[in-house]
Amino acid sequence: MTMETVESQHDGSITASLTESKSAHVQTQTGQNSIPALAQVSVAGSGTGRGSPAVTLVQLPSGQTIHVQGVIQTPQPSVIQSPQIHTVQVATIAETDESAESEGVIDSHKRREILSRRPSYRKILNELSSDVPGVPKIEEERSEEEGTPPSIATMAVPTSIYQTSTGQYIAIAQGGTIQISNPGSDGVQGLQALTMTNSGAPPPGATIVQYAAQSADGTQQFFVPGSQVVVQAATGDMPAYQIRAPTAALPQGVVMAASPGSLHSPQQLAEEATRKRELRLMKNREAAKECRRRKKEYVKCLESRVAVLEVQNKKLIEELETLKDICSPKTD
DNA sequence: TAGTTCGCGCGTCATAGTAC
DNA sequence: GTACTATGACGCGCGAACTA
Repeated sequence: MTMETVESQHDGSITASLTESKSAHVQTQTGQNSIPALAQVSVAGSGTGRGSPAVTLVQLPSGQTIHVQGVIQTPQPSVIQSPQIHTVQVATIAETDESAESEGVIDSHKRREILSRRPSYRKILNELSSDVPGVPKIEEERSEEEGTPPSIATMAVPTSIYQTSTGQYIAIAQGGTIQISNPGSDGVQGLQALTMTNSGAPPPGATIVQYAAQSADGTQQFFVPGSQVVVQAATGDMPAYQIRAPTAALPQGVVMAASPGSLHSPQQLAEEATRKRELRLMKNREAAKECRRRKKEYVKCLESRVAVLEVQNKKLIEELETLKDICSPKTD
């Protein structure tokens, strides 16, 4: 995986290099992991800058210090780095706050500004995956191009959005596509695209649309006469929706939402605002789920990276020990 | 067995960043 | 400039583990 080159210098220092130089700096946590406490490793501050070779001072138990130059090369923008930077920023803020408290002044706005540096898990992980082969990329949001909406965010621009009594949203797009978003469902199942079929014998003026339910319950039929009203029949496990003329008699308990194109009264405006808010909350709900999923993936990636780097670190320390035995003159 | 603690996931809000 | 997205923060509920 990595090619390591170690050279013994005349002055006793050892120069080592890795041909795969994507590794981030790792400081051995002696005693906290499985790495034996062979040596105490400290990284010289002058060598940690971007682009400059790192100089590692390895202090041996005998008190001898070995300069290891470039064992781990230039810091790369890996997944390890960004959170560290973030942590440092937070720590800096904490110190700043201490000093500020001593003065009685805390600039909360400035603190928020600095704290607001947020990592994009997808970007970071994809950067890592481009650096290190084998690390899976987080899927890009391709659903918009591929037309398979994973969430309401990819919904086609609807001409009308209706809300049912159970909180479900039905969007009728210009092409006749009907999308149903169930706030209680999860992710991909939250939005279901419908296609017009015009088959069978619909009621006069109505078009039967069907969609294949993901729960393998079969299909459901929707009557779309081009009117303003969507009716959900609350009967049993399988919901049924009807779009009727507003004047049609509605089943008891059915709640309707007005078409956005016909808002006049303040009450209708308020309903529209409520509908928009519900839609926004639903989108954000899905976004939060997705964000948490990405974050978990990111953390998993970090953990595996740490495991790899620990093994690498252990290997290097063992190699240093071997070289120390070779290089140090035998006194007896 | 009831009460407590802990970890996890979820929903919501606020807001920086981005797209249009 | 506005709408939308991504994400940190917060509070809440739930189930598992623990304890008296």
